[in-house]
Amino acid sequence: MTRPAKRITSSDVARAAGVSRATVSFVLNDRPGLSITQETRRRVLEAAQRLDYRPHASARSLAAGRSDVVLLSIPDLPIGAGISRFVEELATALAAYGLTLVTHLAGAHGRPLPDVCASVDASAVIGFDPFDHDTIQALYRAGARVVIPAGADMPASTGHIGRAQADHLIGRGHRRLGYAAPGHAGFREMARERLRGVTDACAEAGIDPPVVLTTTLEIASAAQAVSHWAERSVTGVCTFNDETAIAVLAGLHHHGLSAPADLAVIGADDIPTARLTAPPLTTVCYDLHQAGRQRAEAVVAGLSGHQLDVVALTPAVPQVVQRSST
Amino acid sequence: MTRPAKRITSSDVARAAGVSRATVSFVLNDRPGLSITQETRRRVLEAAQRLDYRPHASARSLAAGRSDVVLLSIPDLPIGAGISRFVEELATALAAYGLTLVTHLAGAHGRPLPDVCASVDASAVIGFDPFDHDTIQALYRAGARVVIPAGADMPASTGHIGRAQADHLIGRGHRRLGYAAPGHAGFREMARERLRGVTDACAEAGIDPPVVLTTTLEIASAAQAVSHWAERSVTGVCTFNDETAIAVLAGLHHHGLSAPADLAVIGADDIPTARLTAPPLTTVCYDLHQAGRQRAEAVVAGLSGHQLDVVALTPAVPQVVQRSST
DNA sequence: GTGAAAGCGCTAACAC
DNA sequence: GTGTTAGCGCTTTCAC
Repeated sequence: MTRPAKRITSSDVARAAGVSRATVSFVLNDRPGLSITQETRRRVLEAAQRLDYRPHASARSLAAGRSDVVLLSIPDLPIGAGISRFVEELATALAAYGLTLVTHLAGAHGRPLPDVCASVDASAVIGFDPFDHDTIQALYRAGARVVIPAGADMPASTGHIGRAQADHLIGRGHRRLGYAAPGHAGFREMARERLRGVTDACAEAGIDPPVVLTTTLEIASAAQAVSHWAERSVTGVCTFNDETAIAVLAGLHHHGLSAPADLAVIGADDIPTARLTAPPLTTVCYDLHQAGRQRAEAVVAGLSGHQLDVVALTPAVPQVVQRSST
Repeated sequence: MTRPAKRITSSDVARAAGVSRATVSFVLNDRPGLSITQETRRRVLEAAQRLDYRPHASARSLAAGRSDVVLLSIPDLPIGAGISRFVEELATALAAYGLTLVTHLAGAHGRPLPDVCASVDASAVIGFDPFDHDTIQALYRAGARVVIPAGADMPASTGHIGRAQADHLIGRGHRRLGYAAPGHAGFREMARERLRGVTDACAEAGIDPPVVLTTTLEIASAAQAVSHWAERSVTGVCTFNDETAIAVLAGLHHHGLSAPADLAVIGADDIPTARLTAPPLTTVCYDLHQAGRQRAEAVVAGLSGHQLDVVALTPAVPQVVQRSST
């Protein structure tokens, strides 16, 4: 379970290959502009391989002035497959540039992101959630060179989701909407963004802003919200995410009511169990695949000095998955 | 989005506090055995605070010979509440020792764990899943000082879960059980372990082994499984996890049947939406909280040289949460 | 009690 | 083309 340290250094490789440490560094980093004999290169590579040499990451980044670590911040989300796809795409795209992705799963009591950033000496930090201004500043101070908060291309945390939800409901004739905000504090920021989308859509459609109610993942809480909406003659509700939608559905059942007849409900994220509810949940999904790839490129561009505006990222359009709850 | 680098070094702090860099290092690291004037200490702390000084992680670990980064490997799982709790507990417990946790979300095409370990210069690697022998060796070679694969204390990936499920059903009089295996390939290993638990329990109770059927998260798939079980006169089924259980519940509804009257179903993991199904899902939960804490201590012990056998970890007992589906 | 100095393993000018 | 050398920012032994 534990093992004594005994590192193989670049000197070992240099010695084994009969060259200097600088040469080893050059061939291993594929330094452009330098021409190294095929023979020398081969010898170095062979020696490194044989010795199972791994450059010491800390020494490397200390000397180079930047690490090849990219940190992804994931809020305390239950989104399964969607996030996985994103992470996977991001990780592979970054790997192609020699960058390594690690993630920080935010918890209620976890240490602050900037601390983590500093501890791993990350050169870039990507947010699955939008960062507030202070966090961004703190990240830069913590040593990050590039910080990419969830942006316009990442519908998961923007108003696009809410917009799509509201537009769907409005398109089906609903004039009085409700919004089910999550009880979990970690979602606050993301929920604000999503809610903003539905509020905007309502304004544009010329109807009242949504009746916002907080709903925890418990039947009692959801049932109460359902009553409230009924009193305010709300006919359709957008929920923060699918889990919240499932709670609302349960709240409906609790009153002997059901969707969409008594209340239309539309979720967000298209989690795997969304299609298993009664009735199957209408929701909105989005392609995180592309967002992952774009972020990787933005990071690389930012790291190499080519300023790349986050606004340049192509927004991905969320799609409504029409099932039977609306 | 990008920012020029301008680090504050320990020299800056030393200058500001009117002491030497060594002194700064001593007070900031609370070096035991050294007695430093209260006044000096205060001045250093104040200066560090005022300058928002952050020790450079890479330089620190290069000099100290070890980083304070701990890497957690998470297989391609839906990141549910269970894992979050574990991660959170682990992260806070480690933080108390000055260690920082980052996680590696394994994807089908992600880079190998040892590479990531080397890139972040992690001193310890913890697995949410069991590591195979080669991986463990590779991790040590990649610079890890402590490697802790998922063990007996971590019920999430052991037979304890399945055992608890089966015992519950058997205890309620069921003599013919079914098992709903997950469709997702990433769960294969974990599912095998869990299934083993129910098989063992059946053997001990002297009843037939469970009728194992694979169920994807789609109504059609689950409905088909339900028919099969009915044909084989199965009266109770243990599912790989709660999501699969939800699918089975949906399959039941599809046939106009319901739990527990027509088929008792018990899930696993106690995800948030488990209490929102109709009927609320009986499931088994386990305390990952404790597992997190234990791992943190094992890491610290390992790092400080006190060999601590992984077998010494106290197994956590999974608990059945009785709701109405059984 | 505090400071001076020697590296940790690597990269990147610069000289050969 | 390849080797020499000077740090990167920090810890830590050893004098003061």
